[in-house]
Amino acid sequence: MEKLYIYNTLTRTKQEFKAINAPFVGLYVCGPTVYSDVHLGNCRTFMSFDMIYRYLTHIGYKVRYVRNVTDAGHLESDADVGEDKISKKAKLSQLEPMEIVQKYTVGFRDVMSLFNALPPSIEPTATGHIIEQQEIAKQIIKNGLAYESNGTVYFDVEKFAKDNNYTVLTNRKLEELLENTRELDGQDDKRGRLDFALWIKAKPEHLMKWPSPWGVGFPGWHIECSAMSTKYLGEQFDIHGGGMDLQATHHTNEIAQNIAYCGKSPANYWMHTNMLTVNGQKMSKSLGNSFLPMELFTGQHPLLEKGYSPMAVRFFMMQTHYRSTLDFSNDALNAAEKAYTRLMESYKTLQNLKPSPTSSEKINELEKKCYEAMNDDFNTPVLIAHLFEAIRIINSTNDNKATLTQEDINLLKNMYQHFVFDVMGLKKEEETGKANQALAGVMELIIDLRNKAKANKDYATSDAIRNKLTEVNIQIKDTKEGTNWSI
RNA sequence: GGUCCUGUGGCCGAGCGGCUAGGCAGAGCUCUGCAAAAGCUUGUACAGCGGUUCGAAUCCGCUCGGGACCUCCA
Repeated sequence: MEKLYIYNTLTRTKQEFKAINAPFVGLYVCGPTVYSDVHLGNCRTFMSFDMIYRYLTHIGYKVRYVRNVTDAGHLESDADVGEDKISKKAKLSQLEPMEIVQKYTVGFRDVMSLFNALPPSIEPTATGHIIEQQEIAKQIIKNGLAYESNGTVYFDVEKFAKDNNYTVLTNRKLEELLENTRELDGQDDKRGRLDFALWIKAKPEHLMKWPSPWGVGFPGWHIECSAMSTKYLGEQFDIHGGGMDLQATHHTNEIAQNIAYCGKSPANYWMHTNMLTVNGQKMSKSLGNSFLPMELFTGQHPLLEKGYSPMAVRFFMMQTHYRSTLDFSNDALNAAEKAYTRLMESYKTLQNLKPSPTSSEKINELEKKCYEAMNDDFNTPVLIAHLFEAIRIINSTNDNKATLTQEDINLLKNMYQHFVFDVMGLKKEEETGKANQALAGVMELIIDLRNKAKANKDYATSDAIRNKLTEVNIQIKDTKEGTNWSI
């Protein structure tokens, strides 16, 4: 297996990836909180990890990919005040909390499927692991690093920080954190201002609540990931991922919980994906600048000129490295859409390429470069640059300006299969179905009639056919090899 | 205020000490009854000022922009 380098947030360097128990790899990614529609920024993170999952699998690892669904316990504020997001939405919509959860979980899966993201190996829910979360909280209390106060269980950050590096992920100083954390009302139960809740006492009106050794309540947000990653991947696993906005609080607390629970830091490699921005600002629900995937597909959004296909959007995201911010704009999306189309057109050309006895191009070197790009912290933009070199070669060969042996043609086909389809998860957006087959037959007939008119130099008829087709958004292209059409 | 990231050609976006990134747009050419499309070729760049170095977009310092986190967020 080739050497793969991964940027590790724990060390802030690129490190060679070494699996704990190769060829098996444990990968945990923080999934969505299902209280409303996922927006495009959320999707970016999951598409990045989908690509990472696909590449690890492609190079031979057996990956167990766990991505949770947060369906309880996520409060409006990390300071452990305010309402549970899902309960709040349920009250507003006059629905059961689990109806909200179901609706947005299904919506999330549908969207990810449109983006051709593979389903994770396990998608555990927070509500399905209440017992496990309580067990971890109990053990942390037993280990002296959490305390119960008036029905709520808090993690004692300052005590933990005496013997452990609480801020490994952010490299911040604890004193500075203490100075900069706001004092909030209703927090009298806490001993330290950085302490966070493992279990929260439920008010009578709270909808989602469970019995516990500390009374009726619900789990804190951070502890669900500790519980589920430990349950399915063990106390120590290979990669933990999530968006960069989770790094400072959620992941920091998760590591602290795991160490307090079993003395072990959960993951060897922490990977963080960067944000999708709109006009330079982070796309987020609270800023009100988020795009829903469906708005993007249909073009039904004030900032959009038109709709874009899921694959064009996926390509758009793959053109940027996962650790860079990606700015969202019509121009950028348009550019990506055209590039994606060219990539797919070239694949068609590749299928009909005529082999030569010798090759003028070095395809195996190009393939090697593609692997080098991916092994360098999953550098998909560089991979794409190499693929466009392949496109140039394919088109030149088709124009008889370059030659390829059958072996090289096969190698190119493999490269497409491996990098474009398997790793980046792009696919051809083919029109299938009876109606489209019928249309193809009709178009064949029309083109045949028009070509007869052209052969008779009856350009009036041929142009009339072309103009009429253009009116119904069918475009005619006359090429050397014959006439093509596209919608 | 603190911590950290970032500033690349008209636009998007790689590179992070010496070698063409790539895409889109623009220009030229090829194909063609015309058109469109497509293909090929191609120009323009590293925020500013200092420093280190034989050599800097790439390292260091300062200045000026932009952003993230410290409050819910992928």
